[in-house]
Amino acid sequence: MVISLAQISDVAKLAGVSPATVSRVINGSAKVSEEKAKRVLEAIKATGFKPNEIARSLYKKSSRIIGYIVPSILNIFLNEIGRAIEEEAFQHGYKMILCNSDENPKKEAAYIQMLTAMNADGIIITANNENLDEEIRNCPLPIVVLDKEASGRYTAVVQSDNYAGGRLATEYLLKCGCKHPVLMRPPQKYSSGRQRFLGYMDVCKEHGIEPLFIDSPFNSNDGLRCSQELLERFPYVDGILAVNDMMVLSLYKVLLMQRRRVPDDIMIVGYDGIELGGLMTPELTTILQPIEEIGRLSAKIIIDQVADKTPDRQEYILPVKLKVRQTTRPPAESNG
Amino acid sequence: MVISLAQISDVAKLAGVSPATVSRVINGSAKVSEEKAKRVLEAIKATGFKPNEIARSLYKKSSRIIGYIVPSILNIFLNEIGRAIEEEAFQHGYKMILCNSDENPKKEAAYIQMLTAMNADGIIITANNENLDEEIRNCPLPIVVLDKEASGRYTAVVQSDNYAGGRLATEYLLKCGCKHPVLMRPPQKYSSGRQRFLGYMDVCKEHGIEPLFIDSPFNSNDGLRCSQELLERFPYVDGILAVNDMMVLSLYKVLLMQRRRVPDDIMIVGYDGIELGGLMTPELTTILQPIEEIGRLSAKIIIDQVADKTPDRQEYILPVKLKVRQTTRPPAESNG
DNA sequence: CTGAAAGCGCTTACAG
DNA sequence: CTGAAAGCGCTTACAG
Repeated sequence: MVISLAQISDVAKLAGVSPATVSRVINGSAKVSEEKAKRVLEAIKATGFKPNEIARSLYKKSSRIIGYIVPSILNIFLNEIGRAIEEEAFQHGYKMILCNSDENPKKEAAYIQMLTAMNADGIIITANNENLDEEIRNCPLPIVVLDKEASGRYTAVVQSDNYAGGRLATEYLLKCGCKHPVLMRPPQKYSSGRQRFLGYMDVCKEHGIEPLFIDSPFNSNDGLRCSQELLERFPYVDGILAVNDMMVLSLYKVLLMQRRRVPDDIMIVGYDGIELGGLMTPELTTILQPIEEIGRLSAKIIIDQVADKTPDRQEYILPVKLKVRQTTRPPAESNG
Repeated sequence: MVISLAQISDVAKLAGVSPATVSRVINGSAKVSEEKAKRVLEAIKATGFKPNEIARSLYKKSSRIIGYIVPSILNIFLNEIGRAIEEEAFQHGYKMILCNSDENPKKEAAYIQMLTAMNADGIIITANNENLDEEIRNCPLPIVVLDKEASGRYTAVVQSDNYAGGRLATEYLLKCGCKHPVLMRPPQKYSSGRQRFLGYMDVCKEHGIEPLFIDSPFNSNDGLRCSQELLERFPYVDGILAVNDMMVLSLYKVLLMQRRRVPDDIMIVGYDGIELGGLMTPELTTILQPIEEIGRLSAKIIIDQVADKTPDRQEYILPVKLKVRQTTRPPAESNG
C-alpha cells in the first residue's frame, strides 16, 4: 500500500500560484504577498504537503543531518555520547542518524559513502581502523573524530584527557593505600589507550612502584578470561584500574568466585562514567569522561562548519574527573 | 575544505561516451559493448566517481535504507534488536540508520518525516505514544511496529509471545518453590505489558496463589525506588518477576542492602535476555525474547515489501524461552 | 548497443 | 511581488 503524497505542484494549483511561490512561502526565502501566502498555507494544510527532502537537498547540498558512526551499537559509552550529539543537533534543527559499522571496515566505508551521498552535513566517527583513510580522504564532508588516534584528513578531533585520566586513577588508588595497583591496559593501537598507559606508568615511576598490567580489550566478551588472568598473574593485587566501566561486571564475577572483597581486599577504579556504574553493587568509583560535552562539542563543530565557521582548533582535549563511589576506600586520616 | 566530487558527466567525458552509458554500466541495467564498458570502468576508477545517491533515489524512489526509530538510544534490548536488523539489512544490500526519538513525540515525527523524505524503504519503530497516529498515517512507507500495541496503519507487527513469557516465568518460580512471587508489572498502556500481566494472573489463579504486583516502568531510572517499594509492600516476598533484565541491577542493590540472598531468600526471573544478564553476579535467570529473530524478521518484511511481496500475515508472535541461570534454584526432586 | 531528451521534485537566479 | 525557466545529478523510456 503506497500513499501518494502531495507535491509542490498540487499545492500551487490549489492555491492558484506557481510552484516557485509555494517554495518561497515554505522557505521564507523571499517576500510573498500576504494574500497569496495565506492561500498557499491553506493549500499546504489541505493537501498535507511535506516537501521532499531528497529533491530539496539535491539542490541545497545540505540535508541537516549529522551522521554518527560507531563500531558497535552495543557500546553504552558511545551511545551516551550519541544521545548528547542528538540533543545538540536537534536544538539546531539537525537530525542525527546513528550508523553501526559493527567493526566491519566494509560497513564503515558503506556508511561513509551513504552519508556523503545523502548530503549529510558532517560525520562524527570513532574510526578504529587504519584502512579507512581512503574513504575519509574521499569524503567531502566535515569529519569529527572521537576518542581515537586521528589519521589522515579530519576537521577536528574531540577526546578527553586520557593521560590525566590514567594519572588520576592511579594516584587515587595509591592515596587509598594500594601497594600493587594493576592496570587493565587498553589496546595500544589507540592513542587514548597509549595515553592512559603513559599516565599510569608515570605515576608508578614517581612513586617508585612497580608497574603491573595485562592487555585488555574494550569489549567485555573476553572479560571473564581477562579478569581471571589478571588475578592469576598478580595474585597479590590490591587495586585494579579497569579498562572501562563495563568490564567491571566481569571483574566482580571473578572476584566474588575467589572470595575477594571489594573494596576491602581489592579496590577498583573504572573508566568512562557510564550510568551503569552507579547501578552496580558496589557502586563503581570511576574516571568520568565529559560524555555530554564530547557529544555536544562534536555536533557543534559540524554545525558551525556548515556556517563556514572553522573550529578554533583541530584538537580538543576535554578534562576528566574522578567520581568516588564504593569500590575504593579513602585513607582514614583523610577525615582529619 | 570541500572536496569536489566527480560526476557522471566527468566520467562520460573521460570515457568518451554519454552519461546514459555510464549509468548503464554502473547499474547493469542494459547491455553495453565490452569495449565501452571497459573504458567506463577505467574512467570511474580514475575519477573516483561515486554516484550521488540523492540524485539517484530522487528518480528511483528507493534509497536502500531502513530506518529504525527507538525511544531511547540507551535501551540495550532495543539496541540488540537493532544489531540484528542491521545484519539482515546489510546482507541484502540495505543499510540501517538508527534514530533516537528520546521519547519526544516531536522528534519521533521529525524522524518519520526525514525517513519519508529521504525515500527510505521502510521504518521499524517501537512507537510508544498514541499521538503518532497521524504521522504514521501520512507516511507512505512500509512500517513494522515492534513490541508495542500497534495502532493505526502499519505493514506488520512483530513481537514475542508476552503472555507465554509471563506464564513461563511465573510457573518456573512456583516450580522452584516460591509461595509469594511478586510481579514488577510492566506499564499497562502497552499490549506487551498487559499480556505479561495476564500470563502472571492466569498462572496464579490456576495455582490458587494470591497475585502480588507493583507497577514498574521499563526505564531503570526509578529502579531503586521501585525495588524498595516492592520489598516494603511485600516483605514476605520470595520470588520476583522483574520488569526487565536491566531493572535487576537495582534489585540486587536493594536486596544486598537488606541482606536478602539471591536465590536463597528470594529468587529472580528477568525479562528480555540481553547479554548483560549473563554478566551479572549472580547470573540472571530470565525469559529470552528471540531478539535476533525479531530484528531479522522485521528487516526481512520491509525488504520483501520493496519487492512487492506482502508479508504472510500482519501479526507475528514469536516464541520465548526460559533461560535458567543462577538467580533461581530448581527443586531438589527435579534431580531424580 | 547508444545517445539525446525528458523527468524525479524541489529551489533560485532571471526577468518583469 | 511573481512566474517561466533552468538546474541539482542521476535514470530510463524513446528512437535509432
